[in-house]
Amino acid sequence: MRDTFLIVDGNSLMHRAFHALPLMDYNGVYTNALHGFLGMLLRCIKERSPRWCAVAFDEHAPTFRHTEYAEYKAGRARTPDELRPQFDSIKEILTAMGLGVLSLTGYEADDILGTLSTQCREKGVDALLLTGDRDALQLVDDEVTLLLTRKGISEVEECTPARVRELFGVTPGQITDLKGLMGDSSDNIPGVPGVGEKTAVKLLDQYETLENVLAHGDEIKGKLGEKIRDNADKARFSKWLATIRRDIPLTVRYDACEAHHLAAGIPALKKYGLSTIASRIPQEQGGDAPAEAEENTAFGEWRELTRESAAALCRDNKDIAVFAGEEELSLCSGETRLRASLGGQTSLFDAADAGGASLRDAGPVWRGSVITHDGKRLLHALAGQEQPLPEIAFDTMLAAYVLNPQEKSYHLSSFGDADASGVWTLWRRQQKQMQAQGVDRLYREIELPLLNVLFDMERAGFRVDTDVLREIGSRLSQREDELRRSIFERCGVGEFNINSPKQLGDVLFNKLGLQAGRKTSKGFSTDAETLESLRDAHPAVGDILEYRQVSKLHGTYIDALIRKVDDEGRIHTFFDQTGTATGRISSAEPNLQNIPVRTDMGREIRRAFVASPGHVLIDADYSQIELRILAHFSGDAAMVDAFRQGQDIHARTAAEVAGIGIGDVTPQMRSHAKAVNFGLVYGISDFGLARNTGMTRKESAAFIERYFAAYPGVKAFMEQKKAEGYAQGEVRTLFGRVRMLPELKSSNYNTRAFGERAAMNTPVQGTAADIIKLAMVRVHEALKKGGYQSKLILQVHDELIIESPEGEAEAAARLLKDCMENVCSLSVPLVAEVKTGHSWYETK
DNA sequence: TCAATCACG
DNA sequence: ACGTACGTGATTGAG
Repeated sequence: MRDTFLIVDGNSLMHRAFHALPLMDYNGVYTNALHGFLGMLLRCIKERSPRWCAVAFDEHAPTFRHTEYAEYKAGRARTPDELRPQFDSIKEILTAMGLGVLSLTGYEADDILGTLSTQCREKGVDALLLTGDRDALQLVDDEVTLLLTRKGISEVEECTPARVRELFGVTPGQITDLKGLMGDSSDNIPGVPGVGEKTAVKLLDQYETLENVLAHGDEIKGKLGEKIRDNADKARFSKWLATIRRDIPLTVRYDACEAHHLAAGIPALKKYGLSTIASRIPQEQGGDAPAEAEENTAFGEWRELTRESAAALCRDNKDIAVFAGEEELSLCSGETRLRASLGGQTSLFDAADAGGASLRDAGPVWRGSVITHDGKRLLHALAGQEQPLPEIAFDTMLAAYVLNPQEKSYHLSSFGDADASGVWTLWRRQQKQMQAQGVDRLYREIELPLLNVLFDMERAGFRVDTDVLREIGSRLSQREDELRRSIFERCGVGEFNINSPKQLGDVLFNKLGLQAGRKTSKGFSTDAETLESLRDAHPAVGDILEYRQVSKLHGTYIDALIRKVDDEGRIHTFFDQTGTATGRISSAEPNLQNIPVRTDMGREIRRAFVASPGHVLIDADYSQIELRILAHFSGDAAMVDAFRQGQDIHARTAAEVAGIGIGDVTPQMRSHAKAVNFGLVYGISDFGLARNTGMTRKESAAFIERYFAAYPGVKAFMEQKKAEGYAQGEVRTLFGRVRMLPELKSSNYNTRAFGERAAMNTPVQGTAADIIKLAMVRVHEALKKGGYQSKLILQVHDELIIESPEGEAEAAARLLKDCMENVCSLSVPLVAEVKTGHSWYETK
């Protein structure tokens, strides 16, 4: 077998990584490009196992010479200040890893790719090029393969000569001729004016090369021939610009590029806070691997997945990893790996009929349990078939989430190979990691069982009466028209797009001369808060506010929702179990966790969310769960007392702060106290409180001071969480869910202040999330055990909804309340308020 | 693709 | 002196 040399365009990938990832820093040093680049590089090395690897960088000539070439280069954007230092870091890390770092004064990275891949060919070595720059496609041939990044850097596409032909309609060798004719605006290459892709391909089809086209210029008729003859020099120059050099004076020491001692770079990685990356380097390489090195499975060759091979695998092994990728299905247990192409079928089950493999072939697996990555998705793919569903014994996506709830993506490809052996490897590693992190119980007792609960909820869906939606929709449309007319009339400056903050701001603040408030990056803010303050300044403002509200309801909750209703009249949301930093679940497509309730008009929409005929909805929500958790954590005597006595917590707070009896609290005082209670959980500031209550900043500051005097335990809790965040770099919930707080290491005040607020908020919000998740697992289990037909159908952070046959609704309601209130024992009671009705509107 | 806005807890 | 609540998702306009 021939050896492979992986040659990477460092400039291209660093730029792409930098723009694809949000700015991250470690001790004030930016590392986002390092993260992205190294993640991609390691994945590539792992998948392709090259013997050598080198990374090429641009190195511009120090003196500026005014040449056409330099002029063309000047058209390119400068390197951002946050990125430039990362180039030094990456070279240091790569060198430490024993990989080649190549640059040559006066040449660019792609010239190095071109030259080195040509040298490889002469030595009988396969070259594998990794870049984000499509220009490199011209280098592709049978011995030079190109991996082109897509979607930022998250995916790579393997480009063969056939693929190039598909993309451009010409051979790789003709790409420079193509560019010579048609130019390339993104690279400042002019080409021949008036010649586009179609024409250029046709010409090359006939004449093969640019030179030949020019030589036969007078055969070409009409305007086109004239253009070509007139611009022959421009065309030659364009081709030259587009051509990557393959003959620069480059000497590469192969022994300084060997990709087998990556672990030597681990200290350098840690220096930049890249321990996640470091943990992905297989440590057993090299002689002096540390003691904690993990034994990685040595996988065998892939074999064909058939009904027989799958059955044998399952007969002989207990633990089976399974992964259904976009194009293939794979199984893995120990060293054995089976895979089959899905033959381009959308349904995994139809694939067999088309000659590909299918999940049917893995049938024996479903009798047992499987190890998955995103098992909920797999269950959906299998659901509705005659076969029983497998039990999910371990899910690597959920394990990754409890290990770090802030990964950018939980796609399998972010963690290694995107097949069943990648799942296997992850599984082996995560078991130990979760124990070491103390999150294994959270995973085992909450997240993993919850996967099945959420699966059932997604399948069940929520019945929606589209007639009701349509009725509300037509009323909203009508009102929208009225308001639009009225706004144009009252503004008297002609028609404009009310939905465009830019146009609206122009009308209000320039044309009508209203007093502008806050500014956004683009112009004047036109948000509801600003407009509210201008309500009396102009008669159109009130209409605009109402228009905003009406069009929001219409656009977001009527049309969009109707489109999501299935044949059975039900809406199926997707619950994202790995979406939030705090442990909450989120809901999407559609989001059923933000259906309106705060305004009368919006609340009407809940009339459309109904129970099936013969059923009712049971809605239970936790009363003040976050404040109760705060009381529990802080142990504050007054707050604990308030909850134990079942008092109105906001009224009690107002009384404590004012030093009066709870009976003497005015609604205004209670409302301010309520705002502080909320604000507290978020990590309060006098400014934020003032903005939310209409108090002055001074009043707010005084209020907060009195608040902390009344609840000293709460103050101490907040201080403790901040200190803990700084000391440990993380905070945890009651159930041990962890959130890392790298923001606290920032030198930027705002970033750090944000980290502090997260340190105070996450234990509270996250514990509430843990509690309701555990309650969901218990409710689900209790309903099943009791033989109920009632089903959980929705969770909205502190609220659970069950759809229940009328006959068992009372019992189900009791069960729901009991499960929620007794899910764990805090120093204050947990209280769930239950209501029943035929629509969601009625349960409020 | 990003920013502004606004719906929810 | 500094800029401000925590956590989400969908829609829209504009580059």
